[in-house]
Amino acid sequence: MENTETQQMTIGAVAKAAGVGVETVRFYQRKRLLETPNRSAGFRKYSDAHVRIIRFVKRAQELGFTLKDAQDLLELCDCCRETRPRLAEVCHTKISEIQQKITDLNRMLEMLHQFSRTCGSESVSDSQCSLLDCFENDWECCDSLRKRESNE
Amino acid sequence: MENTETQQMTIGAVAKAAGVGVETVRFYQRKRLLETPNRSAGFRKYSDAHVRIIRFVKRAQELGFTLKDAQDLLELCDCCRETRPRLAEVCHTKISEIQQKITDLNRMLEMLHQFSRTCGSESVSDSQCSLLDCFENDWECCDSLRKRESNE
DNA sequence: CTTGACTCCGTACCACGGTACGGCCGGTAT
DNA sequence: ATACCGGCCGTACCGTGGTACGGAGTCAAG
Repeated sequence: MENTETQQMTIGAVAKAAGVGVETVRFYQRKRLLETPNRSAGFRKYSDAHVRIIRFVKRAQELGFTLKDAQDLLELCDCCRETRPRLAEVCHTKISEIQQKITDLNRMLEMLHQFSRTCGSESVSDSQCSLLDCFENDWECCDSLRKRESNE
Repeated sequence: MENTETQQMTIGAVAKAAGVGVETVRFYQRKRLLETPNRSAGFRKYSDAHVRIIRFVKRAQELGFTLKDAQDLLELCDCCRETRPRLAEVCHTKISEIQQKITDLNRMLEMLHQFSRTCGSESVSDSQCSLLDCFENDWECCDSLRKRESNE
């Protein structure tokens, strides 16, 4: 068996494979994100499964989830194969959160586009345009600037 | 003048108006997110402008920006009215960041949708579907599940 | 069988974004 | 005049997500 070796990674190896530091792996273990690994002569022994979990956590973080969120998602994984009581519920909560974020970010994006197009031009040097206005008035500022643009 | 009163809010009033705590206002002042307000008899005096800035910061935070990011965005506002040297550059950096976030969140969303659709159904009770698989194989898992779905 | 790289553990420390505390003072109401 | 509410300040503390340290044990190569 060639891949038995990958089933016997040390903490250093698993950290490297997952792209994190050794201390982070220990930290995740303390936080119960990573189940307590088997040991051999006192040394933690890891498998590919651990690498996947760590990568998953880091990815989830990049997407704006906390470690607690990542833990919840990992528990979802488990219940998928066994019982899955609140699965759909939890999923849909997350989905709503993400959808809201996307909506907000899209508005922010549009605002910044408008902002960079208009505030750099001389025609609006006296305008009231500011990010604050945009935020406050439900992007009325952007609407009016857009109209002004299309009328040019 | 009726609205002179709103130009003379105390720290408690401005905090309430912006939906944060008094300590948060002081904290933002220390962090230079809020310019040091005028005083009257030692008491900080705030105007609506301060409320708007605080609200802006909280909103930006909700969208995943740090306080430093918010500060950058607020500086963008200022340079709009005066000189604007690196404005376009800064804007486009932010725009790229936001676009990347949106892309990632959309993938996450699709994944969660697939997950909740498939893992709750009996037809895939033996499937390998898990969030970890989805994350790892660039959503191949979701693709194959989607195919299976459309062939039903 | 020594040397060096790696691991063990607990504990301390870090940045971020606040939140709380406590002693003092000013403004206003009764 | 006295009470009380709110403001002032510095400092301490909190949770989150790690990162660093130091003294000891272990393993594998030379």
